[in-house]
Amino acid sequence: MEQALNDTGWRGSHEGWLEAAYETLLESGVDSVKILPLAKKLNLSRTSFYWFFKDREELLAGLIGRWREKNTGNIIKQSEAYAESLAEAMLNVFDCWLDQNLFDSKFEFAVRSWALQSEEILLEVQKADQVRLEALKRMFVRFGYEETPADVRARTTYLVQIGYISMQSREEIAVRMKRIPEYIAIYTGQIPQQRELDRFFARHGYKPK
Amino acid sequence: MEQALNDTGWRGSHEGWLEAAYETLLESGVDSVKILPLAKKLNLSRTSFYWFFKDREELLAGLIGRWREKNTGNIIKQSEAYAESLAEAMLNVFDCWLDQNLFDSKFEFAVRSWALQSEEILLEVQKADQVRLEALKRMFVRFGYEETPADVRARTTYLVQIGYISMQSREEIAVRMKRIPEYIAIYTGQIPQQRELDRFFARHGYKPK
DNA sequence: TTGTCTGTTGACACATATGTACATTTTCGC
DNA sequence: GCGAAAATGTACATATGTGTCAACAGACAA
Repeated sequence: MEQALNDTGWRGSHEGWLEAAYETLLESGVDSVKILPLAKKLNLSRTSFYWFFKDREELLAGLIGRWREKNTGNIIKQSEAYAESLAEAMLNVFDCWLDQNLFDSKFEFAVRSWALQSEEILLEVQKADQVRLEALKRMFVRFGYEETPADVRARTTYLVQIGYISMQSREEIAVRMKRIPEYIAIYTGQIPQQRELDRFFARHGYKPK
Repeated sequence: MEQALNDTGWRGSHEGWLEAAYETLLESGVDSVKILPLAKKLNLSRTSFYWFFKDREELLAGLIGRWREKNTGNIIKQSEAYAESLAEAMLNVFDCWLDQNLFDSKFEFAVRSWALQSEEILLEVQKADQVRLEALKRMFVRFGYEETPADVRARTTYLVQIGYISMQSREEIAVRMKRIPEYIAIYTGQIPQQRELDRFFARHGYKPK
């Protein structure tokens, strides 16, 4: 029978199964990441899965690895990026919330939901939260805040975003952009400069009118 | 055979199954809400479930009903409660976040995770978010904020809490209380009066030192 | 051309879930 | 005590999932 072949000349691959698992996780949660449906999606026999993975657990471990690498790293990087003012630093962090390449919010939500039914995943998530919050707190401290205020402001910044993700809303980019200056004002207590905003809008390909 | 009996003289009941389902939902998510495990938990025969519920779907519908009644109502009530200042109004809303009777955060999180795999539940959750955000926004407007700032501040308030829930952290009440004044300052832009804080602490049985 | 490595497949054994039909037991009003 | 209703349990049919095994097939190198 004629079949579409990939690089290796074969239809399946480790990456292929992982990618399918990733998509299913984002769409419908861990409990939907099952080998049989995945096989149907890939048009492969269910059992050929076991050539690439020992079992379902190994596949799920692969998903967590993917998440760990992608989401936490970039928040830290952005919070440490060069900035002349706190408002500008904050806008650097906001890059994460608007750029799929820096932070995968659907992935984030799916993993957090997963944590509900797995103590192991819960620990992973809590570790990530801690690391991210500390990075954000350091940013506020860098711009002169005391420990406690810096901590609470870091929390505000981070938790609003986690909350937003958890609303699973599908809003136009313009709607979200309109709120940005106001958010910056609340989080930092200072009004962002127009040129700072313009730079931010520009790098996200948004033209305010 | 000797058996523990309830009010009706029977071991099972509509409420009993629903309660067990509720507990399981909170602990491990919807996918774990299955009749067979529930029966084991209740020490009942699996099939006797069908005397109280048509099928599993009816049970899940019962869970959603419970959630709808409890969580959304109280946020609205608290946001409309009498207050002399915005800070005091904000503290009224904070009652929800600290009082299990006003807002069930575990339940909230479980339902939001459920929304990932059910379009129907997603719509329920989004409707609830909208209603709650509008109530909070009205609160800010009542105290003199313009539309947009009121909206963004309402979002900040609400999303931080949703984010907090989604962190599933288990913190001491004292740790959380210490952040309260700072949160009020960020959300409202004004420092809360000591007597307002004292009143708040008192009604949550917390004694700051 | 003949292995051999890489990957695919169907058959099997098993576990866990749902829902229905029907017989049985318990409780309560009379 | 007796019978109806309320509640429970047993048996069955069915679906969907997991994982193992042994047979099979394409690519490629000796």
